[in-house]
Amino acid sequence: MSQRIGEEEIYRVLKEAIFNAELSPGTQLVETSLAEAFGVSRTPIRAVLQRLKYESLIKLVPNRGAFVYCPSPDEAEQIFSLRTLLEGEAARLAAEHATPQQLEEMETFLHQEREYYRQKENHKALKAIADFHLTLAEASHNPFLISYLRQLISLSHIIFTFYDTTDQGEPHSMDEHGAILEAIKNRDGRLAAELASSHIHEIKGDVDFSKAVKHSLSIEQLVSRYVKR
Amino acid sequence: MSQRIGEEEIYRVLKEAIFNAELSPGTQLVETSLAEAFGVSRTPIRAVLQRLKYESLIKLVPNRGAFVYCPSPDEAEQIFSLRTLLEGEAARLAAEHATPQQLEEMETFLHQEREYYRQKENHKALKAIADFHLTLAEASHNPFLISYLRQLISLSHIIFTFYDTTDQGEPHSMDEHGAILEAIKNRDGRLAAELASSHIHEIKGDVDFSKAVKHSLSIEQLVSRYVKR
DNA sequence: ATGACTTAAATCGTATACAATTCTGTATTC
DNA sequence: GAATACAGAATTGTATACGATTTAAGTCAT
Repeated sequence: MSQRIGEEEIYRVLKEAIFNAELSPGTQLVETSLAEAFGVSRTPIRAVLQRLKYESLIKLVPNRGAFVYCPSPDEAEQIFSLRTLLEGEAARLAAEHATPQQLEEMETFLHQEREYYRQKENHKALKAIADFHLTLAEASHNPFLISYLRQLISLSHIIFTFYDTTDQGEPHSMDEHGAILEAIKNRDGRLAAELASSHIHEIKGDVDFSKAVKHSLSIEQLVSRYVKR
Repeated sequence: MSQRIGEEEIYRVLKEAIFNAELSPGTQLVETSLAEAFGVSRTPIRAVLQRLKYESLIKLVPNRGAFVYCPSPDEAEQIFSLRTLLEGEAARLAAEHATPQQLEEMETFLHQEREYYRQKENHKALKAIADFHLTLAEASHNPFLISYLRQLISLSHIIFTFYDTTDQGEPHSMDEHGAILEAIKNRDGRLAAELASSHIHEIKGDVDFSKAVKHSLSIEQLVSRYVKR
């Protein structure tokens, strides 16, 4: 018999779905439907939706509903700008405070990335990259920096799948990740910060914000398309 | 007759109370008590508590309850470190994007700060300073940077009242605020960033993290104090 | 045909009742 | 006397019912 699902689990599942674009940007999330789907009441669903709202993974419109986050080119630009700044700082701190376990984890994700790219499993490679950057953030041991970067990395991942970049298979990213990890291992904070910062700046250049795929339009966009006639 | 209070209002009141240390760090917030006090059910209270949790103004322990945020010296140090970084960036962007209205607001808060210090109303002066920095953040026009700085500024304010600094009446802060505003008005991003960054760094030095007042210790702190004998 | 008004459906917002969990004080046992 | 087990109280977690708001459709008069 199926065990009753908890709030934490619901959060995890929903977040994962948004992360992997199984719920494409703009999709409406109806409380009653989700409640039925998970076999719970609306109460825990509402709690989860609020949480997702705070992480900007959904947009919550009063008396209207919840909609999956739909990044605009402007926001994407701002997200990567901030990441450039914060990830540099995280790398600097990581060089000081990273534990052996964290270094090992980053190494593992680096290998995963290499392997998945070799197998042309670009989507899985993207996930490994996100995990690499997340561990790097955690290695800073600054809980606020970690939570901010966690949000920015999540949104970046959505942007990557939204403005689909999986085809162009960035060859430089692996080397850059390796160099960053190397600098951290050598406890060279200055270099690590420099590399990490410019790495994100590179990535930003790879995304073509004009070409969005899997486009489920937002309410506002739909309205503005039809209102002018 | 008293109008029924809304979720937004509850949030505002509670946040203000924590902000002004009317609810001192560590205090437990019981849902039923709050519900009675505000004359609503527990449902909107729970929503507000989640929101406060997300902003780190309270700590939410499952099946236990909500407790007002209690900053440790370590966290305080990390908060100011991040602010040093983010507020520099915000100043740089503000120099590019600040609207005339925002410049005017900052000017107003600067005058308020001066006036309140002259009247020895140190607590109100602190509030004016927070408002100044908040407007500076908003002038960056990067929504993520704004939300991060809003959190850090709130927590800084709590830290200021917790590690009470109102007596030493920082004389340099007003001049520095003025210089920052001047640089932004002259659209000199580089200088504004430099000034803002070092300003926060200065502030950090003013706080004596060893002398906490109104101290309700956390369980962990109590244990570690007695366990080593 | 077009515009304003009415009505109905869908959805979120709130209140209340009940279940599950955690803590506390007390009794019982060794 | 100390440790354990248990019962009660307090608190949070969840489910359900009802109310408020918004959206959209449909009707009618112009």
